[in-house]
Amino acid sequence: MEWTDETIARLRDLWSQGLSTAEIGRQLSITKNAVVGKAHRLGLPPRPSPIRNRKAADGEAGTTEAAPRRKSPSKAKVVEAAGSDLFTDGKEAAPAKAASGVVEKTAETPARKAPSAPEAPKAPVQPVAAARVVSPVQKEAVAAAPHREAPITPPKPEPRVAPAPRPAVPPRFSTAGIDRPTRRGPSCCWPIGDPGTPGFHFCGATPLPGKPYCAEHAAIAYVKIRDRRD
DNA sequence: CCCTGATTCGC
DNA sequence: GCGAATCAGG
Repeated sequence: MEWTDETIARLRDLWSQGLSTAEIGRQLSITKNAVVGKAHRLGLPPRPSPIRNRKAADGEAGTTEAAPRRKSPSKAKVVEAAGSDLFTDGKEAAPAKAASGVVEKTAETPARKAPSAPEAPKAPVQPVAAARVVSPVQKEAVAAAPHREAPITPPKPEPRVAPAPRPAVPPRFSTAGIDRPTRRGPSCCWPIGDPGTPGFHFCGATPLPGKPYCAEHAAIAYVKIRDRRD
């Protein structure tokens, strides 16, 4: 697997979106193991694992017998017999550089799930007069993208308590005429740069309807998923 | 069984 | 550094 800057960016993005490792792997056409392995090396924030924390458990208890960590899948472990304990220690300091992490959560991270979810596109702004016709270009882009994003197995619905307290008392002010470029409204969340670095930001362009990315990045994001049916 | 993510370790 | 093999919980 060639981890280009872009594939890594996509991995980070998908990972931060909460997609399962297997799902990410499918989208990147790699195995989930590759995804997990790379994610670890990148120091991406671990997600709640279904299994218990092994490290916490084996903290000590060592004492007498070394816990049979591996079952010697095939060969290997020869070292175990001979090496005894010369490398049982050495370095344990975790990188911990990921602390700054906080991958995203910048200002506004549109809660989106898998790019699959049809997700009714909420009216972005006021329907001033913006019928928001999809330009041919956009349509083309969408059509071109094979994005068969039918959720094979939705990871987790994760109920989002839509707070959106839009009670009565609508704005009496005629907000109709004004835009809010800097505030609300969907924006392309394609990551630019590395999270944690000063220059990091999201694309911010107007995304395709129902998509987290703008036309430009959606084309990149969905370009290689054409047949994940194996 | 399926799913999930984590870890180890040969390459 | 990479990822298959493996482990392990739901």
